[in-house]
Amino acid sequence: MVSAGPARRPEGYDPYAFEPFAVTVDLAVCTVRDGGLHLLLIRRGEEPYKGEWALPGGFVLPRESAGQAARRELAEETGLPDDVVAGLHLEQLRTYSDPDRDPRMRVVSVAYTALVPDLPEPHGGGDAAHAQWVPFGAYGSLAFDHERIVADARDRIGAKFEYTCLATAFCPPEFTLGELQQVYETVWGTALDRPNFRRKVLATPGFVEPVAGAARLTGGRGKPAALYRAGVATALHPPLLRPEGRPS
Amino acid sequence: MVSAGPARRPEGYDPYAFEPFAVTVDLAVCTVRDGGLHLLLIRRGEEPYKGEWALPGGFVLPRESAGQAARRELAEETGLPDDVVAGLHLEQLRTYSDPDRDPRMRVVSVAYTALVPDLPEPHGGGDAAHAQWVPFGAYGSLAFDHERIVADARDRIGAKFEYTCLATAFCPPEFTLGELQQVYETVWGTALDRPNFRRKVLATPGFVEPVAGAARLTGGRGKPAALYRAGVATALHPPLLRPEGRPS
DNA sequence: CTTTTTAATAGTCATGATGACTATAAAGGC
DNA sequence: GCCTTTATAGTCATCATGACTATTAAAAAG
Repeated sequence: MVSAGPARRPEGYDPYAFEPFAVTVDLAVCTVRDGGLHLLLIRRGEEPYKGEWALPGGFVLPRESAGQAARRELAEETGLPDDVVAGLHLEQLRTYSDPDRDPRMRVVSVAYTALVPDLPEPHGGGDAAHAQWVPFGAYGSLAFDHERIVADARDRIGAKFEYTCLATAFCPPEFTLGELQQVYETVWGTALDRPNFRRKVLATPGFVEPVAGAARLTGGRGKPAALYRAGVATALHPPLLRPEGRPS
Repeated sequence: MVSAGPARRPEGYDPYAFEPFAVTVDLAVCTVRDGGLHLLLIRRGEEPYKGEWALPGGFVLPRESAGQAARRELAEETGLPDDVVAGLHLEQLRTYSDPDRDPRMRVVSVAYTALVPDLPEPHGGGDAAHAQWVPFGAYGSLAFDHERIVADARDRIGAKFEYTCLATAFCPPEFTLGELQQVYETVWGTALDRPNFRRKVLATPGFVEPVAGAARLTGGRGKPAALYRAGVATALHPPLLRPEGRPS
């Protein structure tokens, strides 16, 4: 048995009795651009890892929750208006707490994933004007344990696509089934049969709803595709399983 | 846009520049006893919530990760030998960070779920000799936000049962298919068709493997059931979906 | 203005998994 | 032996799916 140690439950929780922990949030913000999955990254301006790519994020303030901090940081880094940020899908991913993940001090970080449609190039509202979209894999390495976070985010998103309607979060308000399929193919990295994909999506009540009479040319030529909006459903039953086995 | 505040990125991360955060782990340890889902709880010995039920847990020490802290606390609270605890399924659930979740100070807690087979009544090794199994719902309310944590744990376990082989973690080393089915029924709260359940489990390679020649009387009478061990598979494809819709 | 190209949409068909059953086998109690 | 109980074997219709082929509607090429 591990020794509990005399100081395990301090008298009255004296806040300064221990080496303090800092609590931060890290954001894995993903989008689909030009048929590829992209990640919102910043260039670090200070040591350690100065000049390297890192996930946006920052400290949780004394009077906010981690989720509030994540949404605030997202607004700051992307420069989007608050009401847009308020509507985005933000999901707590996991907490990373290795004692040595930050060489300066003990930092515990709560990671969040956000799925956004293809947005204009971000303009940081304040200190983070350097956030930009980078294609998955187009960065060499990331600062801290951020590569691990990104890998976890990717796995989670891929898995959630199987049994939720989350994919519409990557799409603009009105989209074609081809665009929705491309989102799936981009996230999963596999090709899907188009008629079968249509059948599945349309057979799931509330996944998408048609926009009456609307259509749009997809690639400039070919038959115009009907437009759809995200429906009210959130779950997919039965799930839409990836072709081969499990996560990559 | 939210104001960043002048102190958002402190000079050189001075560890004492802010009101410090405490980081704890909370454990939702579940088992199946007498056909019902049980939870490992302790009676709080101090204010706040003195005398009420709470999840076991404790502080993350300066040189350990949250996962290490969870395993250490689990060993301390259950009194199980370290090697047994090392083999148990422990999964990070979610982090709870509401600023007011603990009235004394800012405490961010990383919650873990553990699934254990029906163990002997726990004997706390040290300070927590009061941990005991309580049937789900048989406690009135729980301290802090622990009811929320338990609800999340239950949802997560139910969902994971659909697409993983996790249910065997609730079973002893050798078990009958009837016992495995009862685990599913207990966790999901629904009855399953016995022949169909058998078919599905046996048709999934690596879910269970037969123990050659072994059999056991299940309820005292009736035909003895064959014994199985947990197999090497971890995922279920296609998944074993709950009868009606989604989580409760 | 016809033909070609491209992409969306509509079907078909066989297979596999599933839900709802019925039937048989092996144990104990009487 | 007969009844009860529980495990196990098997049937059958339905539904979802993967792998296709066919048709339609547009733009671009000629």
